[in-house]
Amino acid sequence: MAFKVGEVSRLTRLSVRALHHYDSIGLVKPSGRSASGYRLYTERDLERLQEVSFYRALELSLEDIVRALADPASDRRRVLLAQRALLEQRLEKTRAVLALLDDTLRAFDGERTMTTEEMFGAFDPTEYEEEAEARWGDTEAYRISQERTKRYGAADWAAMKAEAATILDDFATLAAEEVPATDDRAADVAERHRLHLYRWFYPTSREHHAALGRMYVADPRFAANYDQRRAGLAVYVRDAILTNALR
Amino acid sequence: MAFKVGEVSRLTRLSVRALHHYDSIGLVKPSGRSASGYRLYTERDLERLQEVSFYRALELSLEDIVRALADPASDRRRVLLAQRALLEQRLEKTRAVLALLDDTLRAFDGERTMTTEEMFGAFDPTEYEEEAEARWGDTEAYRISQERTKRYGAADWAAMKAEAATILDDFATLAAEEVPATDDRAADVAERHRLHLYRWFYPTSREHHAALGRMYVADPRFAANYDQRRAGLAVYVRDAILTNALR
DNA sequence: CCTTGACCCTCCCGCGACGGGAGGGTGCAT
DNA sequence: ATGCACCCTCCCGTCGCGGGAGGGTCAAGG
Repeated sequence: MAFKVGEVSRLTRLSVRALHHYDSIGLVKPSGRSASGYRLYTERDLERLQEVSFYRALELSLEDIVRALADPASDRRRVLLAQRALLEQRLEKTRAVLALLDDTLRAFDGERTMTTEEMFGAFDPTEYEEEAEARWGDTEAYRISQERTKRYGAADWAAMKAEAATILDDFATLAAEEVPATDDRAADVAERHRLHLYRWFYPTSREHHAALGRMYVADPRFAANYDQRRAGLAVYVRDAILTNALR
Repeated sequence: MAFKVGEVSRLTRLSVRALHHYDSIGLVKPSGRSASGYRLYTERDLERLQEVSFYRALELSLEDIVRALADPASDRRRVLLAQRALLEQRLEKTRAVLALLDDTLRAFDGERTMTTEEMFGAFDPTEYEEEAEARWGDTEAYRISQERTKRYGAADWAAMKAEAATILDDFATLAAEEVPATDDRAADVAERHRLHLYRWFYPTSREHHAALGRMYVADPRFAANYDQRRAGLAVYVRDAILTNALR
């Protein structure tokens, strides 16, 4: 009925050291201790450890797992969606780095030397610098964004753009399938969009996100960018963002 | 001619702290110091920092960058190939985790609860355990392999299989294009195969790899596995491996 | 000549999720 | 009584810096 660490380790395939760690941070504390101080796990503890293993397989941080297990479904969903955004970002970034790496290897095979342009790619992230500054220069969000983006390399920008394209695609697909912008699925994509901004640029609150949504329609250049992808998409995106902000 | 850390930071977009760090580990040491102890970087130092930035964009570890910069082309290629293997592995793994995550989210949306089988997938990695042990049980390589694989989860196995499939694909494609197994491109894929084994199972030397290559032909079950993908592929793979081992 | 402010220096702690080891106690079989 | 497998609690190390404390340096302005 009560298992010692070694037994638990064999049953769960978690290392004894990991069990110690989970105990010390309060993620999974054994229900009891023997007279001599041995950790004693009950079957309920084992179930919790199984759940932890599962969430670890999704590469959630231990902190997130604590949150996810703390209260039922409601919060769990949010944590998983956030994790999805993180993983998708990593996927795009890895793809971009691999592409850069392959270019480099090709240059080696061809015995040529690399130029600076080859090294850093054609995209010039400072292109819109002046404009953005004039518009948002004195906002806090802009400062944070500047702070972060100045450390991005070519691969980061490529990854960011790829991810943005994916999200735009998903909006366009939903719109094409005539899923209303007030549907949960549209709001889910809007949430991914928010997290995308959150991670790549600055902490974007739902309110701030809603303000951005309005601007996508109000500013003709943003609107044109969306609408050339599909007619009415700017309005669709705005509404999905509003739906997400209010749910 | 001589730049202080702040200037270098602005020129290279590396943080001052990073410059200190590179100095302290000996990656990029400034050519001089001022009387008062200020780091003074020459233009040659700046060039080296550019190279470091570039390799960092490929996500090489600082240690690998030291190696890559230490001696010219010969070693650089090896480092890049190893990095390619690592990134590809991460790509596959991330894809697998994302798939698992999406399954989980779908289960949430459908309001169903997850079964253990859904959680851990259909693949049973212990399927071949007895056989493998009978064959290689007393080898050092097998022990290390056991040590490592017992910590793998469903997503790892899926990622490993996906990566193996990619490599097999590349062999098949080269064979289909009648690229000789002695070609550098075939040997490159063989090297990726070796690194695949190296990372997922145990440190595989080129000699050991060559032995495995011979076995792929000698053992009818291995051979059949390759040849059902494409006739003569087992021999092709073996020869590519031998080419790689000898170059 | 002195102060101010921007810059520079050298430690040193912290992150995340443990791995690994030292130094020492426990529990059961021989 | 001894051996051996198992358990415990610290504590250091990983990787690439971020951030801060505590203190020196340098040119400009009062």
